[in-house]
Amino acid sequence: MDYNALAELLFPDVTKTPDYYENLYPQRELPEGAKVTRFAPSPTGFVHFGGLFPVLVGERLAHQSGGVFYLRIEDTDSKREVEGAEYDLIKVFENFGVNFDESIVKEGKYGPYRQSERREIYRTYAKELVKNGKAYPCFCTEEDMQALRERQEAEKVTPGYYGEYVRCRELSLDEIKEKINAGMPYVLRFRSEGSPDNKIKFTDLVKGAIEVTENHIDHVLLKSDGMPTYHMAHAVDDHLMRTTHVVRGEEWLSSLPYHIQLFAALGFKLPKYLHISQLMRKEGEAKKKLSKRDKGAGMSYYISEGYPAESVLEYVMTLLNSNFEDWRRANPDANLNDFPFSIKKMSASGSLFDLVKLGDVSKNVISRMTADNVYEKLSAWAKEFDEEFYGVISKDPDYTKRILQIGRGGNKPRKDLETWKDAKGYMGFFFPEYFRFDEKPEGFSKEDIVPILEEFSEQYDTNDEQNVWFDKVKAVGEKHGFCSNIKEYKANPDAYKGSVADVSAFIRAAVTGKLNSPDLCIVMKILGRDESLNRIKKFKETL
RNA sequence: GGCCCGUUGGUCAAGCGGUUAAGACACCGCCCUUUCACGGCGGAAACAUGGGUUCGAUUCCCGUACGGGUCACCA
Repeated sequence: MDYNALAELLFPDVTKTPDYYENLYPQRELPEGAKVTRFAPSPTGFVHFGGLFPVLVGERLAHQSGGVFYLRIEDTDSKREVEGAEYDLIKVFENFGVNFDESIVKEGKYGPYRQSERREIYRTYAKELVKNGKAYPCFCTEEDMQALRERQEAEKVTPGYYGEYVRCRELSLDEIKEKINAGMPYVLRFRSEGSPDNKIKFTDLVKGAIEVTENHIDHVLLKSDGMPTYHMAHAVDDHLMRTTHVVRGEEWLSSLPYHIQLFAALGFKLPKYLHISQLMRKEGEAKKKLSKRDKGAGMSYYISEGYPAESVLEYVMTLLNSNFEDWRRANPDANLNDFPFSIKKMSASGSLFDLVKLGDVSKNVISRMTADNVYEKLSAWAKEFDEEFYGVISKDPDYTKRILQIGRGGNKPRKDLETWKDAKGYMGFFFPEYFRFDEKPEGFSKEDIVPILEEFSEQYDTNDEQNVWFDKVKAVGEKHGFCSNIKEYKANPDAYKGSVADVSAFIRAAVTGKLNSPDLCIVMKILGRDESLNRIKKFKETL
């Protein structure tokens, strides 16, 4: 067989050679040890939460080493493509603070970054494979393949195009010419010389040493529309874009033998691989892959629920690197990017998604923010997802910030907010739009409550510091038969009408409309004398 | 089914031949406390299983079970 003639027959349009591209995309000039990684999603219109794993790993690996992290759109399958999905994708990741050094919106020197625009490149390398006798056209139809599969199933052998089941491998040049002239569609297959009896050892940076069976199947390289399959595109792109570390889901582990073969056939140096586990969810006793329909499977869920991007990132980091939480405890205020991310600390087994844990992480993240920062993020969220609330909190930003300042800073910050969505319930009572008397102290009569509120109102002074304020509350209570010492009260409850806790509850219910709230003295200072006393006055009328 | 990967408390996990088998979340109790939110102290809770190897296995090897992945002209 004259492979050169075959190559010309198959690819008359391809005039460039691999050398051309090798020169066009030279080795990247980067410092020693710098890693080049990429995120390579197919734009199907749904940004999966699980996608954050490889993204974060790739981003950290690259940027921590002074390397490059780029985005490549894998849109070789026009059937699955969703209009505009690629921009949504970039927007979502941008939202989470993930920035690509090179992408379809920020072209670098190694583009195009959309596979559909790299067709000529793949075909150039495909032609080269044909020239070297490592690829051949296959005219088997879908029906042929279906029949083959059924036959193999009946014979209980490994399904696939290989060995005795191969029909087009040894077609002569004339036969091929004839079929092509007849307009028969064909795919380009890889001529595998592997054997299922051979084992190859391989080291994955996450999974460690693994032993895999050599690939013996003649997989498809180029589809009948002339576009490459994932495997072909992976080899060509990651080589030409000079990727040093391929971070991808473990579902690719099984096609690794084929990739190893393909890289060798193309004369490419194999990159390092990190195959990371899938994120699971619990279903009964079983672990299941987090699927599209699951709560929290889509990235947009976290955005609309109001989880700060930092929270989600930190949570994912706790799953990715087992020592992250220790580091965070030791460096509470450090930037996430200062964490020394290590491949060695990555777990080889899959983890279960835990929304409760995310909540805890998020509470901590928010508690560490400044009031200004919280205001900024909260209002940005509200503007998009709760316009009414946005209107309320943005009317007087300083007022809102004073509320958000409560319990912030210091060693033991309050942790009231898990998501921005929680904010309305937490601080709504500060605003006339949401204030309502919806909880009242139980077990006390109007006659018990009213005199206390009246006397408290008379003595109230906005300038009182907390201890002075509270002493007054105690004094008022004492006067009306409420014990000011909780321990004493508990020891002898029948001697009193109640305790200072009850007295506080009266005031709290009047001022906030609720039985739980942050420090009342501060709340009243923020509300102001007039509003506070006015609420107390109105409260009495509701009793 | 073939091939591959995985398996430490409910969850995330440390461990890398000899440990009272860390820690975090969640849970339970106590303390602090005007409520809440914090914070402190304590508790319950684990090496899937059977064989080896070894003076000694959670750790190394093999089998089994369970879970996951993959076997497309999808990525």
